[in-house]
Amino acid sequence: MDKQLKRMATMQRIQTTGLEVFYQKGYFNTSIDDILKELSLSKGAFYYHFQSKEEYFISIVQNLLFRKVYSSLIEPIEGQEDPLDKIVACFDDALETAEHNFLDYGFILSNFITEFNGKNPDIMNYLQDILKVWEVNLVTALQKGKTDGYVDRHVDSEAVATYLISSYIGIRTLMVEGNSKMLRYKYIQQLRQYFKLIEYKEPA
Amino acid sequence: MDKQLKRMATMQRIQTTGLEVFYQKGYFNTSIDDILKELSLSKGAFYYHFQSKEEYFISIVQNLLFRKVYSSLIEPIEGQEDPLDKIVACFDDALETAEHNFLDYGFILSNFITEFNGKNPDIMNYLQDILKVWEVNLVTALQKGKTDGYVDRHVDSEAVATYLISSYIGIRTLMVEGNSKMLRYKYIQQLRQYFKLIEYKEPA
DNA sequence: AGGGTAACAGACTTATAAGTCTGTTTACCG
DNA sequence: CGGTAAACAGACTTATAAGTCTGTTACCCT
Repeated sequence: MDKQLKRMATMQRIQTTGLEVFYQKGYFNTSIDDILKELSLSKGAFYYHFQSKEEYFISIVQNLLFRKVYSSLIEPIEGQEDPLDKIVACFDDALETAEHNFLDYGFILSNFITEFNGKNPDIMNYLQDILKVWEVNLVTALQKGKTDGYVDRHVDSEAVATYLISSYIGIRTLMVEGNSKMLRYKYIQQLRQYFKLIEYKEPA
Repeated sequence: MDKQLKRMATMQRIQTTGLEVFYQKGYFNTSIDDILKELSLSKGAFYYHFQSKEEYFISIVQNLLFRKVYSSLIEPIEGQEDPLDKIVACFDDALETAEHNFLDYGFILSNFITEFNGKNPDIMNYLQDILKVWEVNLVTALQKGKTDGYVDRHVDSEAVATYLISSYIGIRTLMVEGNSKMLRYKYIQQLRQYFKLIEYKEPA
């Protein structure tokens, strides 16, 4: 029983550093040896736990990445209050994380989607699934915002969700160049402006 | 004299297919042999014209990519008319190109930025430079829009430009999953909404 | 305690990719 | 027409990376 736990712990260790290295260097540019060096682990150990580089990566996506995206970008938006406020706060949080060079899982996700696009349909599906969950939950939050009187009933929730995700992915791509603090500020500023358009207005 | 022309023609041929293959498969996942197979050319020919894979790629970025981004995303926005209209039209054009699986150079640029981020600062600089030119010209267009009475004087042109580029990059990332037609429609729709915020309003 | 298996170490195999080098073709020029 | 150099062909070298295999250590169970 304890063995199972030990096993899981080791696998998680390998997955955690794997995600970091894959993110930093890219999947195709990262060798298993790169990761093992980081872990001070041997090939034998690795291939004892995982069948191949691909199966290993998929396990990282499903176990680590999915959970992290969920907890950092999806869960915080659920709730009873104004969804627009929550979205701004959540995005701002995520960008602050990015600004301090910590792992921003939404960005990692979009990076991998870019990297695997047209190359590995199998892996792409797993990645797209995460994106779908994100989108669906945003739509749900916006729809709920309508019934709760926070969001204008005329807005196209799906279009807004798409616009939100795309702008987020985009701003993170731009933030790699350096002055991320300014970019974050400007982005959140524009996001607030945009939300003024879709928020519920008291009928005059 | 004619030799020079021949030489340039061959180099351009190699660069053109190189850009396509690098875009499709990614830089690190593409071998020189992949490109040469596509061209039915030999290693000897390639290394006669280019010093290395890296130098070759940089030449593609500077010669091909830069020009293409300029002609497709920057030049069309210059002019005397309403910059907001032009931006919408230009973005819509570019997304239509993407929808039909033709090369969308703005997207290619952002793909490479994602791929080289943290890996090759040298190449990153060349890529970021293109992005800078794009941004600067958007800002210029918006500022001119203010003096010409198309854009509200209170808007932060730089913030808007950042927001535009980021949303464009983001929507293209999302479009890889398939239903790009719907995404494009929704995106342009939201973009128009957003522009209503920043356009010049007749003083009441 | 000791047998057995999970967990790991690391040399080895095989494939692929960047870059080199020598030889061959093509085209221009006197 | 023949010499010369540019343009190209393709075998070869070298390095790296995925995956294998055999041997070793650590830990659990009876």
